[in-house]
Amino acid sequence: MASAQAKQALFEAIAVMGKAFSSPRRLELLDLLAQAPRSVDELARASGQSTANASQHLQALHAAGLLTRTRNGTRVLYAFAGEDALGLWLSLRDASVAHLGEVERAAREYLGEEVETIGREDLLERLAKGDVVLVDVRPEEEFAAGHIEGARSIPLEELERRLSELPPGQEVVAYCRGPFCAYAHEAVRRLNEAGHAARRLEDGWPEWRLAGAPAPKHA
Amino acid sequence: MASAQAKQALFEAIAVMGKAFSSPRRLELLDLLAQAPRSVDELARASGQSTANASQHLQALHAAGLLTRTRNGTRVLYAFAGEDALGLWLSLRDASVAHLGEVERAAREYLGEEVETIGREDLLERLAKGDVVLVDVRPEEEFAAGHIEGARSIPLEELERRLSELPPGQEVVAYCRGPFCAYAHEAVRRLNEAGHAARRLEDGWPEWRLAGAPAPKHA
DNA sequence: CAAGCTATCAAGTGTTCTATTGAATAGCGA
DNA sequence: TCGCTATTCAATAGAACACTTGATAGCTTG
Repeated sequence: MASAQAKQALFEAIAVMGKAFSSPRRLELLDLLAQAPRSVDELARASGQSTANASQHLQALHAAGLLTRTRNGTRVLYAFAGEDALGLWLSLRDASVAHLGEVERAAREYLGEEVETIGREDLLERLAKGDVVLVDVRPEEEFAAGHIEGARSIPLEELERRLSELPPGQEVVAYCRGPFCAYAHEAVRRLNEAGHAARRLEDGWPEWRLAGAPAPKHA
Repeated sequence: MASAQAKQALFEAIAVMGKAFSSPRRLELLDLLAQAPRSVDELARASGQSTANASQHLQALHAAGLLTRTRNGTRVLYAFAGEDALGLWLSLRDASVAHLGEVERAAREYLGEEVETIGREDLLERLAKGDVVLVDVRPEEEFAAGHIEGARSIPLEELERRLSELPPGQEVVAYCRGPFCAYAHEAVRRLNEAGHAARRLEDGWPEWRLAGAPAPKHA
């Protein structure tokens, strides 16, 4: 068959995208980019790798069609290439949780003690009723790049200092980058210590956005 | 941070699944398994690789949680581990088409001249009206493992011999493994040569099944 | 229980991938 | 234009991977 070769070429082409997901370093970059577009060295710093290395990985992700690349003056911004690309990353991540015990184990190890959660639907209801405060505990730039409607930004670092901003009687819901981000876990633990009733949203901003970014109906 | 290490472990665990998609050989195996469960050496033969090699890849896919493994007497059957795993493969494939020109180019090269297509919705309507014949041109075992309701099985190899089974006046719709499977393309070309009006369904059985395997309403 | 088939294992080899280093380039502002 | 910063390129060493070959283990059948 002459076509055996052509078929092989086809699978090789598809595997280019597969390879993009095969390195932990690249996945970490994707995870950060799911929040907001960023420059090479922000990404390098946030993921704890050298700039040159991050640059190489980002180029690989770009070549695989997962990221767009735009020059902004002296820096280069990378961003997810579309909702389908973002969705693919989230699906891969979710599937790995569902099928690989090791992922769950590693997640527990990283996230520490589990805290109470609240689902998307429930949160929307409670927001509509107005009896919870929704707090985005990610760094401020990520909040600025997009957030759940009705949330207020209190980065985890500033949480203790700004506890007084939270009405004492009300329950607090914290959210962050996603189910594997430690910020919301930590925020809830600290809020509990400070005597607040608190839960974390079971996933984060990218999942919310991809679900169509539902907004609470105002009463 | 002590947790930097834990975070790294988490991404490494997720990357196990990513790595599964990083080899063209493995993707070819997945593509075959999307049709029906199979034994190691059927897969090896169908994908043109040695049994030992196929076995290794299948074990890797199994370790990544994408496949289940069941022993059946002297042979071992591998199958997709669930709808989410299958869906992930299809999403990856589709995303690669959407974002990588090279995939489209390779597909055209492999599939040959494009033929007229019909979408899922349109096909359902036509089936309900009863004015098309739907033909599954995959090998018979794959038809047996699952097919679109209302289709009849005529493997591509037998098409010429069995042309008389097709009512002369009616349009024929052929489908096969998916958008990148050459069978339906080839079938339509041959049917056209034989004087039949024919189109191919724009995707194949796995996509149909994953879409909930809609069935035509009988009049 | 021996023969035969299927699948896996183990070891070896050539290739590809990853991270590092240091140098080169591109844009910006003085 | 010069110097500064951000990014990329190029070369390299080490690790991981893919495919081959030959041996081994599990089941079935005679």
